[in-house]
Amino acid sequence: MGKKTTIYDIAKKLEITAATVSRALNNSPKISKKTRELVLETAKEMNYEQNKLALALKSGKSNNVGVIVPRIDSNFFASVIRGIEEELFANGYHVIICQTHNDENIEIENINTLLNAQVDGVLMSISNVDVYKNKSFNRIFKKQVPLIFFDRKANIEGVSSVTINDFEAGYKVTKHLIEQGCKKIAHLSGNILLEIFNNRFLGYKQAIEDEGIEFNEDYVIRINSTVEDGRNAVKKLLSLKNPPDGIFSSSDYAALGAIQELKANNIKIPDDISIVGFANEPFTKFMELSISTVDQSPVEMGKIAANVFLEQVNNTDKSKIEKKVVLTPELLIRKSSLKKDITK
Amino acid sequence: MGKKTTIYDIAKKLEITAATVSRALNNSPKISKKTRELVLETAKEMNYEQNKLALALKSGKSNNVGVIVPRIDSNFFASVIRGIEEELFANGYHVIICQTHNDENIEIENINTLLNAQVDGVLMSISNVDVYKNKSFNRIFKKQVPLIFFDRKANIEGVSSVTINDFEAGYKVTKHLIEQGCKKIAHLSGNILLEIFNNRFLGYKQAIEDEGIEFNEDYVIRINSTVEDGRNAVKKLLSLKNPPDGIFSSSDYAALGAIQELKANNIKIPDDISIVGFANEPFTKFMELSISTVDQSPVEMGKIAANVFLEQVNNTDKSKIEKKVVLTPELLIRKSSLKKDITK
DNA sequence: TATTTTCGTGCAATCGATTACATTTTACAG
DNA sequence: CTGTAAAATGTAATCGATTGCACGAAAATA
Repeated sequence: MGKKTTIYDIAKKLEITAATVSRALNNSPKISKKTRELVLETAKEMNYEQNKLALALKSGKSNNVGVIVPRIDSNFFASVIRGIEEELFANGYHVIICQTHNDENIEIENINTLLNAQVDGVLMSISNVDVYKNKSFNRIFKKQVPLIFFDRKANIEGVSSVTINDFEAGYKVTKHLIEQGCKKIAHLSGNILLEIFNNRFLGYKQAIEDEGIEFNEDYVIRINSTVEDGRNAVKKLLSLKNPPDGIFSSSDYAALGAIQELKANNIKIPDDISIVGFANEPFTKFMELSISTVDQSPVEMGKIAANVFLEQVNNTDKSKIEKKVVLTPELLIRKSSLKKDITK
Repeated sequence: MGKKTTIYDIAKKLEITAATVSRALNNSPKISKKTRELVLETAKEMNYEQNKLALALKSGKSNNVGVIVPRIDSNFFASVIRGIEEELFANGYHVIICQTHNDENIEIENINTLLNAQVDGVLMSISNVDVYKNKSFNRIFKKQVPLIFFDRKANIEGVSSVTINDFEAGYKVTKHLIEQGCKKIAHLSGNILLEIFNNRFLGYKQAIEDEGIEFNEDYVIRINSTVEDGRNAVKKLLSLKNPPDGIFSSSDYAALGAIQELKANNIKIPDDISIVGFANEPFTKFMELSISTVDQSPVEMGKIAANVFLEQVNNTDKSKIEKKVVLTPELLIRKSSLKKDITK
């Protein structure tokens, strides 16, 4: 590294003190116009750049914010991060990204590393509902570092979160399928220990019950968000005595797998079986048989999460801010669930 | 923030010096076993955590690496970042992400901010070939911060880069189309000022010339990587007296748009017109009419870029390391370009 | 026992910027 | 021309960890 000029270098050159230089650079009103201008000029000449590390050490603020997500290369999380990054960058913060790969241990490790790096806040989407019970998790609270959950949250008192209304989403999707004439609706669910999946499931259940349809345990299949699991789920469903005529998948990838398997069995979509996915991954729109899905406005979610953080970090009162922002999901009806000849 | 324990706290408690504590914690051989164990024990008791900021200030190393990309919410860049992140995290580095949105000014701003934050290195995919001519860009060199380009590079002496062989990719794709019987091959090109797009174009040109096909300027259309531009390009191509029978798009999104437009015109793919995209975006695989494309192994690219950085940063000699890694692209032949009844 | 090594610690400077408090300089009234 | 308040600048501690040098004590050697 080349040697950088410090305020001391400027001070020496001008035969004044570093303190004066610092004040001049920070527009302190205690400095005479003459000195201020001289300092600013010299600083420019000497290519002075403030060392943020020194500042961070002194102030205890790193201006870095940690973001923890299961993985970055999914459109949803990448978009959320994009929103976060855009909002925070504009406010002088940097975003440090960590991936958990849904591994609880890595998640804990990530938290530790971020805290050691003196981040000013942590924005995260948890991998596992029990993570917050971990001892290390408590370091966040002990250090009083602002913590904000987005999407996959744990329900902790005093912790803000930004989510979508997954219950409503599940309800809407199911209602839509019923309106399309489906009477036997299956649900591909995720890890029910995570609120998001549980709420989607509860919304689904509520909707069918509201419509007087009996809940059938066999129609609910727990899967991971993969194409493979979607295919397997359909295999199971088709082997039932009474297979479903509609599928609500809580994952676009699984919905895709489901569609592949249905086609392989010559089942017509949406006529024989209608299907709706979740997350509005780009491919759902582009397919020939476009997939109905739920949009979670991830970029907006990221921006809001960022703003909740900013609010909290700028809050000088002792008062604790707890915000639970719930976004409204948007059902995108596409070919996979829209029957043309429906006569209502 | 809660108050953190420092080495001074430990020192006071044990009635020794901070220096000794520091040495004990760092396993200095100069410290007696007794003291070392006592310190380590007490540190654990008092929940001591090293303040990385102080360390960074002292050592001049932040252990942060900046990554600059046009945008994060594209599968390619997200995957590269994933690779970078995984590799660097394992080596104690954090990744700070910046997006340029292909805006040169933002790019310059990003560089400045990262340098101010004292990053130990910058890994970037440039938005514009001329960026490096900017004055601010020189700060990187002045500070002697390791710089590594990936994918979209500028050709600067002494700067390492990790790219794929875009020429070869263009050549392979075009050759493949010719083998499928195409004789009039169009090319949807990107910003030719960027090496990657220029090289793909050159590969394309070389291939058709090697096969004795005459180069036709009308078949080359400059576009942005959007579905919209893909559609418009096809409109233009179809309006030619002699429309093409094959299309090599340097973007998957444009290829998608092209396909949509072709279908709207009842043109059969791949029989009437074969088409190949670029980047292996997830949707290309999932579509009913899967799109042939070129895989750039982005995760690997990220990992390699990270390793080149590590090599450079750990290089204590004065010797300058300049590495130009070129990965081999993989042509993925799918339905959009594979004619079934081909009789070679 | 005297002398030399070796070992373990302490002292104090350093990284770069900020800031409460002290001191000096300036300005202005009397 | 002097006294005093106001303005401008200096002094020095602080943030937390590292490290070259020095010093004292114990161990090894003569």
